[in-house]
Amino acid sequence: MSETNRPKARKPKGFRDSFASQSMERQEMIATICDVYSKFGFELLETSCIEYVDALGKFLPDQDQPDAGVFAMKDDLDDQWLALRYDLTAPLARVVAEFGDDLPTPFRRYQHGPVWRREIKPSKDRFREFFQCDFDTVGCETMAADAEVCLVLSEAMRALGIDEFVVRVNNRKVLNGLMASLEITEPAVRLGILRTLDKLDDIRIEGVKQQLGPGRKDKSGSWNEGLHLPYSSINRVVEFLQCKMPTRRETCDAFLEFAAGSPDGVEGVNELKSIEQYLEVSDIAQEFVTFDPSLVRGLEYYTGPVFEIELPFEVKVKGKPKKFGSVAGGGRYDYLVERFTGKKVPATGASIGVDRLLAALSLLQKTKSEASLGPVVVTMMDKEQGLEYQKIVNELRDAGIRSELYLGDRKFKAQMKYADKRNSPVVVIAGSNEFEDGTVTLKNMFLGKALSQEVEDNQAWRKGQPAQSTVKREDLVQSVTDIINQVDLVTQNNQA
RNA sequence: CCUGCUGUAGCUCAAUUGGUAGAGCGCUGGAUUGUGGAUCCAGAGGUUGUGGGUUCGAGACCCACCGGUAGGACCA
Repeated sequence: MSETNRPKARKPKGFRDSFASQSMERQEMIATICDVYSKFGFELLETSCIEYVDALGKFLPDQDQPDAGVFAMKDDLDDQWLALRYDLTAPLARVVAEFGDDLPTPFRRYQHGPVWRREIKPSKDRFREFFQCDFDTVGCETMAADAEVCLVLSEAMRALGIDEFVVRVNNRKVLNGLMASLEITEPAVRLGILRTLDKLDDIRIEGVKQQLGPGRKDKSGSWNEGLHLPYSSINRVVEFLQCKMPTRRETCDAFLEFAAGSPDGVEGVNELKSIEQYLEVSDIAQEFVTFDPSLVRGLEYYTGPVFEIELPFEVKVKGKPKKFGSVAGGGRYDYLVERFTGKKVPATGASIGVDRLLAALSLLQKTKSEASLGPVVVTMMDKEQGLEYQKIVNELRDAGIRSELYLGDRKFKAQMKYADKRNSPVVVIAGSNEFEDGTVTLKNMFLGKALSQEVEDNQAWRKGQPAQSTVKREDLVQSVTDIINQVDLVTQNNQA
């Protein structure tokens, strides 16, 4: 291949490679979350990554652009458009529609895995492939299920060691009630108002007023044209946002004034009240679950209660404090399955964004050990004796010790560097001396590192080699085990 | 997609008003025929994002494109 034709080693924007420690961290987080889901009775489901575009729903792609927002391709087999799933809820709806007769009702499942969105502008915390942990109850009307969503989310946070979080809850019907009381029917305007509510946290009440009225300049200085609502309507929206009270009950009462004229709105408030009753018997403190008028959630398919977990602590982004924000979202969607079957199948659930949470944990410094302990490395001093080294590794592995033979082609010094890079606890050294005496030399890499801090004279530490010992060949396994146990103790103490 | 900032070695960054492209870290080798982490020495590594322009001369100035980044739109 000519030089100019060589492919460039690079990965597509918005995608990531995860090496050992990061991957393990994610796996552990997923396991912790899924344990909670399982404890609440949800069962594991795995579905295919690729779905028919029409099954995924009309929410992202449309007729003219089947690949808008999703990674789509046309299948040669049947000339149909396929796409990578963009969440785990739409595939669930398909599964329920396809296999519903054989499934228990209600159907309670959890699912974790990557989802894909063709973001226009991928960035540091906005990926085109990311991981979600979903749980849903399909086929239930009762608000007990929606209250349960709050319980599950709270418990998942606690299981992860996070005790500063808020599950925000609102109800789409309450928002509909607000729209009715404003006598706004035009979908574009309704959408504009909802978007503006959602931005409350960012743009504050002043920004909301401007956005609903003439418009506003954002932080970057660009002009955002406003909705030009009449003054009375703006006032009403502002009053609605002020419904947020110290307790959930009070918030419900405040909502009621805005919903009074609208059957939909009243129903929404009653649903929230019902959720509140379940929360009360479950001893969920006001600070952990709040009813919040400014919560909207984007997805079109939500029809009732909507949820979001917010991490309220501030992080410094380039010196500026900023709320960490949302790490999970969900809600009730009563029509997703109906799209397939024509039968109304109400469902509710939520999804935790694993990657956002990982980022949060690393900011809270709650992530586990940076680098995990590597394998024991058996160095190859003398290549003629290659089979003897293999026997050593075999013994270690038979004893259940994670170990490997150095398989590179470099000098001894480089082998030590390799072991260091692998974060190896013990290096096994054997050359002509050891083979003649029937011994092996073991080096405690962690002790060696600690001792090296104090040594100043190069000659001294090279000759001394304090962190290593020569033991009888028969004692290999026992001695290696002893050193690993020591290292384990030390690293645990350092972490604590 | 809009706006601003930015692009120099693998990484972090230097380079007076336009005047010979440098350092630290990392990497490789050596001092030490068998020892990672201390110290010293040496080496490799660049068409300064790409293309055009101004100039005797451009890493620097101008234009276009491409990439990164911050904010916004959109999305969650």
